[in-house]
Amino acid sequence: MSQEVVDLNDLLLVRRQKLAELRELGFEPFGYKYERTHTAQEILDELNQFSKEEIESRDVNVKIAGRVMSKRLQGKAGFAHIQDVSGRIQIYIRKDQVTENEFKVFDLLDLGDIIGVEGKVFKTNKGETSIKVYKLHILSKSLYPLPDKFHGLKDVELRYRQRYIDLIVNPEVKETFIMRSNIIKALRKYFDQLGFIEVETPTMHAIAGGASARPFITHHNALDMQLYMRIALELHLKRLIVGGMEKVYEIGRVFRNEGISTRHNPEFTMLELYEAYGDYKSIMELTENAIAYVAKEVLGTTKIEYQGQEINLDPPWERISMVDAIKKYAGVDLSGQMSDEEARRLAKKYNIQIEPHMTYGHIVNEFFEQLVEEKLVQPTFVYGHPVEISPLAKKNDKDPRFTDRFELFIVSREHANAFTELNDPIDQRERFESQLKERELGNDEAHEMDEDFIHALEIGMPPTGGLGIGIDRLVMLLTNQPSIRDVLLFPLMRERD
RNA sequence: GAGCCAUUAGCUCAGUCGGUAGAGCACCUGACUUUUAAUCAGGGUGUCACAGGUUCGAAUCCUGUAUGGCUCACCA
Repeated sequence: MSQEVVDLNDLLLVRRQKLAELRELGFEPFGYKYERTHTAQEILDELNQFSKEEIESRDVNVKIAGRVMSKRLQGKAGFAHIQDVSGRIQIYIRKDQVTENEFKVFDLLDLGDIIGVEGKVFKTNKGETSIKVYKLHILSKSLYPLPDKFHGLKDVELRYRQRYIDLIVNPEVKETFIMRSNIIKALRKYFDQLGFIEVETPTMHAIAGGASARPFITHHNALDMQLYMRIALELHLKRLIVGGMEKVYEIGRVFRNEGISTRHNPEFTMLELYEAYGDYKSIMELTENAIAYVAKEVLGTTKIEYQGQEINLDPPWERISMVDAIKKYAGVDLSGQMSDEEARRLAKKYNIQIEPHMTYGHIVNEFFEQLVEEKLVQPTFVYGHPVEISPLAKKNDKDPRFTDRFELFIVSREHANAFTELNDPIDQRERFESQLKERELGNDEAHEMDEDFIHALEIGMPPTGGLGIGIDRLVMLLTNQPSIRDVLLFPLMRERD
């Protein structure tokens, strides 16, 4: 907001005039530290159960602070509701029980002002536990009106751009973000108690590896060095497995320079976890148990509803191989040996869109993504991904066209990706090399060569199971939010004048 | 990046066939010492997203632009 007072409309001018009046009355409208004895909810929890008379006889004096959300002045007395982090409580002020100036301050209060009040808890004739004010402090004057007190703020653009207002007037928004915090806490608790070590690895990488995605590019001035914002946590965490840390995880932001949708934000939070001496099957069990644990911890149940669909998170979850899933849901059998040409012909027959660099494995994946994914509503582990799309996963020992990898689908969305980690440095180098060939054929998201990572594998990595969980999508699922923007406090928006 | 839709007061929304802007909350003035969507009496506070065009006349019709939403593409 500019300082051009001449540009302000009446609503804003009035508040600035009140600001001056408060100062004339000897009140500093932007106050200092205020020691509270209670939050609003603490008072209600403690005393709501008692009758008017019982509360009166208990003679409880409290100090609370918060934002004025409603105000009803009636001549020589008045009511207001004060909102703090815990909720709301009503205050009642009488002209004969505070100083003349304090009552004037109440008269001057606007919705949105932040005040501190000191007083005695009582119950009104209508039965609402309230505070009779003996002392009133203004802690922060609000110079801009809040949205409508009943309809709240509905304009989604304003809600995302000015989340601070959204949080004030739409209580369920705060609930969602408290749940988000609880979900992450529960995940930490679960993995910590299994002996995993939480680590932090760099977010700026010289090589953007560990996933197929376009990175953000940045630059370090002193080293005159091009850097990428990380697109995954994977390669550093596996270096830690080489280093003998054995069970590690990281919860961190990753950045992908790609489209924005209800399921994609350019920066999002991943949990990646690696367990030495495990494999994709042990990770499957870990994954279903972890998510079921979190659901119980946060929601108290594993039976949830997402956008009208009943979802049962009780383990064990369905397990099906990718080619079996294609057979089951699309009626196409791709399991037998076949040439790239045969696969292409099948793709054409079933109207599967493919690109020039694609071989058998890519085409299997396209069949899956275009025909099967949307049908996987209940939690389903799809395993056995083609080697072409899994450059960091170990090949299956029976059928080297596929890897020991799985993705977890719930409500038709990928929620996790995991595999038995490739620990053969020679195979890893060959995989990187074929990724480089794909890059030449036009796949600009193909993986880059990472010599130091191969060197780490040369030192020797134990057989390892690894997991990645998209935290934002998990939060969407468990909080029943339709858009990723509803689980990100500040989703990316286009810049505006 | 493409398609569809939206943008009117601080907020939530009406606005008919193209005829000169309207309601609730908020706000302002006054009354009111247990109200609670307080009530009562009075007051409309506006770059109709922006820029053009058509027309005697545009919030309304047309074109373009901006921002947002949804779907699709890319991806997780």
